[in-house]
Amino acid sequence: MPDRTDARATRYWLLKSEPNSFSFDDLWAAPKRTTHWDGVRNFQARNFMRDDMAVGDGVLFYHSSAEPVGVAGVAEVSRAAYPDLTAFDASDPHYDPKSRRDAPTWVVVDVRAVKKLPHFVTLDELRATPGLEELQVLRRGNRLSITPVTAAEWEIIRRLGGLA
DNA sequence: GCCAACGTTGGC
DNA sequence: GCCAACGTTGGC
Repeated sequence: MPDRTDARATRYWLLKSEPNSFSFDDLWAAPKRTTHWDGVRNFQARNFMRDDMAVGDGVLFYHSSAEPVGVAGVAEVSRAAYPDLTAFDASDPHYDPKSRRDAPTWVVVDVRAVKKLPHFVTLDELRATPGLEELQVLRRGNRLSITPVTAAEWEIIRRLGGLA
């Protein structure tokens, strides 16, 4: 019989955001340093949020389509998946008429900023660092906005960023 | 601005 | 169920 009180191991994630739209500093400045990670419209990313993300999971906040590109800060999942209300709003750019209130297609998690990296870790640095060869964001053609990170990768990137 | 990569859509 | 067309992503 599974022990439902057993806390599962913390997982780690890399979340992409275009800083022109929403940067790590924006998250830091938000109320409670927290935001709803809304607007995700990719099923694989949705499944990670819905099925795999739990409160306390570590998040690397990655700036894409920016100068520079790379990891800006560390955050954490502060609330597990719940419906993405932007999907119901016809005036929202992420409106999805196929998502119904009684059967939401899309979900969000809450993400809270924990620490800005003393040293911004650029994409070039990630590429040049042993141990990060399998990091999904380094893969050619990778477009997934939410990808899992191993505990080992998490530690390496934190250290690159100047955290103990 | 370019373009490769990839997910989604829709005709058949 | 196939697959070409299309739209989007994202590094450069």
